[in-house]
Amino acid sequence: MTDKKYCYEYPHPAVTTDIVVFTIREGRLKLLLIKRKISPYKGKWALPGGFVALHEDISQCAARELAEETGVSSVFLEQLGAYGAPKRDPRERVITIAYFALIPSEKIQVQAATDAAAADWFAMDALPELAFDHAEIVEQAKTRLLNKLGHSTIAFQFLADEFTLTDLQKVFEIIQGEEVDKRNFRKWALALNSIEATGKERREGQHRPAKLYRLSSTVQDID
Amino acid sequence: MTDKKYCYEYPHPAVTTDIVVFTIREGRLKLLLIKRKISPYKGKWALPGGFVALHEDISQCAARELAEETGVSSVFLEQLGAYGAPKRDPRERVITIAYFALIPSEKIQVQAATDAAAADWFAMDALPELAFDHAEIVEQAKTRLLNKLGHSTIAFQFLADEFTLTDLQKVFEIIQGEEVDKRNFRKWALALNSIEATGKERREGQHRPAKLYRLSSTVQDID
DNA sequence: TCAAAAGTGTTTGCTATACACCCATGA
DNA sequence: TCATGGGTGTATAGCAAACACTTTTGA
Repeated sequence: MTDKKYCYEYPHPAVTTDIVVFTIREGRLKLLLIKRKISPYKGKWALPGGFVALHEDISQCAARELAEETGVSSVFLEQLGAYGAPKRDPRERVITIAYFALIPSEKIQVQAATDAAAADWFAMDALPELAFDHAEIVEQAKTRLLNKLGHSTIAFQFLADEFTLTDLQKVFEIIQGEEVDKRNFRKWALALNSIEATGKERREGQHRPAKLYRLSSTVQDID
Repeated sequence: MTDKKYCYEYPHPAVTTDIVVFTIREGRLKLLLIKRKISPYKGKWALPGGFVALHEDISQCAARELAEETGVSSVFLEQLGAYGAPKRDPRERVITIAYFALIPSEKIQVQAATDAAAADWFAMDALPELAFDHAEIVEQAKTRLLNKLGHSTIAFQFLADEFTLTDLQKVFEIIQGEEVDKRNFRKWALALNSIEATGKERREGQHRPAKLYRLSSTVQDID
């Protein structure tokens, strides 16, 4: 073991960030996981994350880790909370600040990161066993996502800059796990005053083309 | 300076908890503050809190600090979030996990704590200048309180075990800063299915006695 | 002309709001 | 008997949910 050169008068815990990264792929809500290459939990799947550097803000740390793992930046990133049970990491006291991130399906060539084979997307209803207390963190992230879905504009974070109303509806249906009425949904979405038609259309397949929408510039999220 | 005997291979930040303690006194929403006796911000008012001990959970730490400062335990305590800007404490890197606590007006002989003169209650609309980034933390706690007020049962946390509907209504009016309609409020409160009449009454003053209510046993909060 | 998804209104029930008077008590 | 806060109901408007057919396109 190398020498321990960072010394303090009182004991200090280690601090990490872990990021719950959601996206929608293949019509399912998916979670990004990393295969651990070292002990503890070697070989198990875990949330991407890492130690907070002394000079960086914790949200910067989360953004940096996310960029390193997925290659994407400037995505939706929100703090979920701090997890600090004394024995959650068997090595030493580690407190983690969990974040949750939403990224659009298309933005991700992902796994691009440093080590390819070690990262993968898992459907939320088919998660492997997770390291540490990550299952609990993921559970709370899922709850938060569901709660915010109908009361904010986070659903748009899963979509490209331009999208159809059907695209948006599918995001809701996938996350909520149930179908919604097309007419009511469209009324609701337009009544939000958060999206506007671009004037363009998307043609695909032998049917009527769909109008494209974008987020209005003046959209802000709610706590 | 004493010798620094806790050493690590990589730099570790210090971790504290800070608690935003709200109560209602004198018909106003009040916040508990502690006068700092040491640098930095010596003499300034700050949130109660302290360093996380290595063996305790962070929520235990918050509960412990709260008990030390106010003498109360088993009160509503919820995590608010982590604050970790690199320079928020000029001494060293300190990441704080903020909590918010609600305590009933009567429960507090407070200031009972270790050092009496150094703690005091301040009305939320007349706060002194605060140390560190505590003003920001308080602001977000206030927002959270307002948001949860109508969608959960936290308002009850400000009341004694037995209370009248007028007591409850006053809590809402004080926090929201505006009067509400008595009939609508009572309909709403009873429709919650969270409170039940005790059968007892409170007599005070020359008017009809008020029915006393208590929280039903099966009440749970919403995220 | 057919298949496939886009697009569009009305009815109904529920929830939120506005609003004013009688009741029980102690002095 | 009077002053004080406790307690109660109804009418209206806005929002959420149920529900089915026409339109446009490409093959």
